[in-house]
Amino acid sequence: MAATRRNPLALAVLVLLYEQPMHPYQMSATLKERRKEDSIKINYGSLYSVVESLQNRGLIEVRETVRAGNRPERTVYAITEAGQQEMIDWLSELLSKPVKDFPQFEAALSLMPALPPEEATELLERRLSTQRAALENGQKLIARALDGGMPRLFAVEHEYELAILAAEVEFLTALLDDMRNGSFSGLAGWRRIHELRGTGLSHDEIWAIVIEEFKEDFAWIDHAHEFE
Amino acid sequence: MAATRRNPLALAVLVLLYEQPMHPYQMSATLKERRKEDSIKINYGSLYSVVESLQNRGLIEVRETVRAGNRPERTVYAITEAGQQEMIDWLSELLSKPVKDFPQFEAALSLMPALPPEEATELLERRLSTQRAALENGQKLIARALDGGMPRLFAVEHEYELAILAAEVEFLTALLDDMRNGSFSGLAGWRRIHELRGTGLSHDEIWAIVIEEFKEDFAWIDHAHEFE
DNA sequence: CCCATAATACTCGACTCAGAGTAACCGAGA
DNA sequence: TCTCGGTTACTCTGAGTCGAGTATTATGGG
Repeated sequence: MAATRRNPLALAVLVLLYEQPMHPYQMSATLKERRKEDSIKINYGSLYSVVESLQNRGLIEVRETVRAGNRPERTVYAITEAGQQEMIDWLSELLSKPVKDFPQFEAALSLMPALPPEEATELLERRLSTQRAALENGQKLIARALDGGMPRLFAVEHEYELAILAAEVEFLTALLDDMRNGSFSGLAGWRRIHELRGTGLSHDEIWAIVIEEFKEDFAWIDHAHEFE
Repeated sequence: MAATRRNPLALAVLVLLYEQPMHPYQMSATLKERRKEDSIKINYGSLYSVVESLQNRGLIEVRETVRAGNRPERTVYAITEAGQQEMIDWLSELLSKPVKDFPQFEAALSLMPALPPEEATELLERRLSTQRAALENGQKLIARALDGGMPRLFAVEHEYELAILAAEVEFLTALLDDMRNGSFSGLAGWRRIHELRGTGLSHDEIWAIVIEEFKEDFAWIDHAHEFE
């Protein structure tokens, strides 16, 4: 059952059909209307395959098919008993059990040493100013919506997004401070590696030099396995 | 070129080959050794298809094929000029331009109203205690590693992860406070909806009742489009 | 020296998903 | 009346991904 709990769009479909039966196009319209695209990755081309797969798994079933004029048929689906259970289980799991999401930026940070430090710093600075603006803008929007009477119940996912964004802004600010004023350990060796790349030396030779020159920072490499 | 900048594993491969030529299995070993699995989603079954696709796109090329004993052949790959450029461009983009990652928990929050408020609260409480423990543990581990001489250069992705985690813990703490002491707007209507579900009323009837009973919170629904 | 286990080095098939494409209908303006 | 863009409601295809499976060779305890 839990085999294919991959695409959250499937969960969204279950939730919609838990409210009332509807046809795929209405799902897509409802999701748009409720701004779910902001918080759930939705590809409207995938919707029909997702619906089909839910049907194959017995979680939803065809209620009726309607034809209006010469338009394509609309197939109305309803959730089954098994589907209700699956929706409750899946949603409960997502709320209570953290899963690792692998944000792309985390991957980028972990590969950052492949760029020279000056360029990396500049790139991160660009990101910081974008994110600062996004944060201010988001805070303004949500404040206005709540003032306008929207219950927090329908804004909680946006509050979460902003909390994470604020944390990233703080993180970047602190990181860039340290990189600028040189208190970021490993920085000198990092710069040296990229200098030496220009000389045509091999990877092993470069490392030998850098470990020798920056013992205090890079000697650690030799017993890195201790932290495994 | 940017057509297939989907899988960060491909970027990791480019970065590894930017350092030195190697064969896929060595990539997988190196990635494991450097703990990249913590920050990059890696499926070692995908590695070979990813390598093949990079080759098809001319970003990497076969350097040699070696056979040691009766083992399967090892195909050693090297990065091309185009591959170096692509690696630099891609990594620069990831560092400087924010992309929306759609964390599963955000999707779950946006679908949370489908569960009754008491259950949702309890599930979030479970999550909070798990995340609190993870945060403490992670902070301990990173402090120990830095004390042990690891340069921050190699820990920056973990620092980021912890910053995000800390923000989530703060967010959840505040949210649960508000949900517990009733200051979370929409809460009463939310509870009522789930009460009424038991009575067999239709979705529309339930909404009519709830909007009537909780005007101050739910009248907003009628002019929700103003915020679109 | 034997056997269980781990490590090495991939292969394969089923599924999923993104994104473009299709085709009918509808209303408004020229 | 013609047509042109927008909406409705899907369909199709190829590329990509998952994750289990396979086959061989070291390794180390008894």
